[in-house]
Amino acid sequence: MPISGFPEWMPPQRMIEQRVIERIRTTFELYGYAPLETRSVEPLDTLLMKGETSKEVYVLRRLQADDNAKDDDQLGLHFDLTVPFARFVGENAGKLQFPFRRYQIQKVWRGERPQEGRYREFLQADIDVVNRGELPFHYDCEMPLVIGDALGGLPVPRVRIQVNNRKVCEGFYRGLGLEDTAQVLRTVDKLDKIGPARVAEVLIETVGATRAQADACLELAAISAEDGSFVDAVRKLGVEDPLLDEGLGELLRVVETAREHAPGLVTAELKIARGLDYYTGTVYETLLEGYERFGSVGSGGRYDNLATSGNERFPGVGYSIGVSRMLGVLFGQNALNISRSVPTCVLVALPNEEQRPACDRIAGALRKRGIPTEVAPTAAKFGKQIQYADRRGIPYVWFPGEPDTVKDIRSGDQVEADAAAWEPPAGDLRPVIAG
RNA sequence: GUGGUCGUAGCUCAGCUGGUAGAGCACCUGGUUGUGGUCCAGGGGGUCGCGGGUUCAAGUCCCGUCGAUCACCCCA
Repeated sequence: MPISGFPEWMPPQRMIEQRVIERIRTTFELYGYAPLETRSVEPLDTLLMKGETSKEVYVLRRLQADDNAKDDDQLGLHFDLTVPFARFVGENAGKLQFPFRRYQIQKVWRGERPQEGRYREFLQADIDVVNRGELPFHYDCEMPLVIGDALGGLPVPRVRIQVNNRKVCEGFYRGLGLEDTAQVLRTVDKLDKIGPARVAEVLIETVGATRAQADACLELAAISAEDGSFVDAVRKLGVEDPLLDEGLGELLRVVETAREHAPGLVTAELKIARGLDYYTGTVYETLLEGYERFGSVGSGGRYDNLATSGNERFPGVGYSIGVSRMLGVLFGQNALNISRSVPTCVLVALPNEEQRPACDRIAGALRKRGIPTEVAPTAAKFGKQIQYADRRGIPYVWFPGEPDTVKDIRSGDQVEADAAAWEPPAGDLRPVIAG
């Protein structure tokens, strides 16, 4: 029986997932991020920053646990890879070279109600850069480029990265005279769901905004641009605040950098507030074109206060791809296909059991040259053996004989072949994924 | 975690106001005496998600539970 929120995919889906992971991993390494894996479990107080209880964390309990044992060292499964990483950095700061760039591709767990593309156990692919003291801002500009590169090389829909900067929002709200900027942010974030009229109402009710202040917040949220024009649009609203200026400058750098290196990838979207609460500046959100209704398939941002060691600070910026969500959504819409359901490229037909050793030798010769090969399970009629290959999408059936022949069962073409020399076309060697 | 909708064969679904299960596709066998996909004939397969209740009788009604999905919450 399935368990809600813990998906188990079939081999074709898993092959696609592995290929996606491979692409993401090689791209991360191409940019110099070093591999890291942290334990699945963290002390509860590491996971729950300063008394936070809203996070749906799975807690670990031993079957033989003593009921009256102290529970101040409770363990929980991590719900993202950034918090454990921050802990790791603080703990190993002495052994690391800064700025430290690393990637992690691991499962995370959240006890939320599952839906399509929302699971309780899912895979994240995460990059972060942290530094000791101050982290130069150009790393904020690099993040979207890496993600765009990783996902752009996959047969998935076009990726759009929406960027904002919390300093812009906070500065703007403060310049406007609104003090509870966090609450304003949370409310404005619901814009797409509840609409501008309702957002204005809520702002007036919960943070004591005036009609004019609420309208100004909505005007800010409406700003969206693929170039630096958003700066003027914000300035036109006439709000003055040093933090706002700082945020605008940063956001501009991200947008301009992306415009040069990956045109069309990044949009400044001033209504974006999403993501974990530890973000202090840049925030990113990732949408798949045509799949916007399924929400973000990746997000990240700048965190200046997450990792510490003694009185040292380790500010960082990171990005996380929700691999399971992205694939779950695409699988659900049948938007990804793979050319066969097994890795096998060649099935060696078996004329009779006596010839199995000879067939094993043929398979061995092919495998030695990197061609995925299996020998037929039984010496059934050749028609059945071809059918065995056909059902799995295996493109070639090898017939031992004098001489050996190999048949492309898609075209029916059958030619003489030597197991020590024959090569399939490069496109047939591994299963092909199409979007 | 809260609320709504849904759950019949591997898949897509039918089953009227309750009368103890069906189709198409898929699968297996044979026609086809060892090179598939077509065609023809035959065949196997379902504790109607699971558990309880109402009833002479439940796939059909009620409750619970599990799963899927949607909204909220949260977020990948």
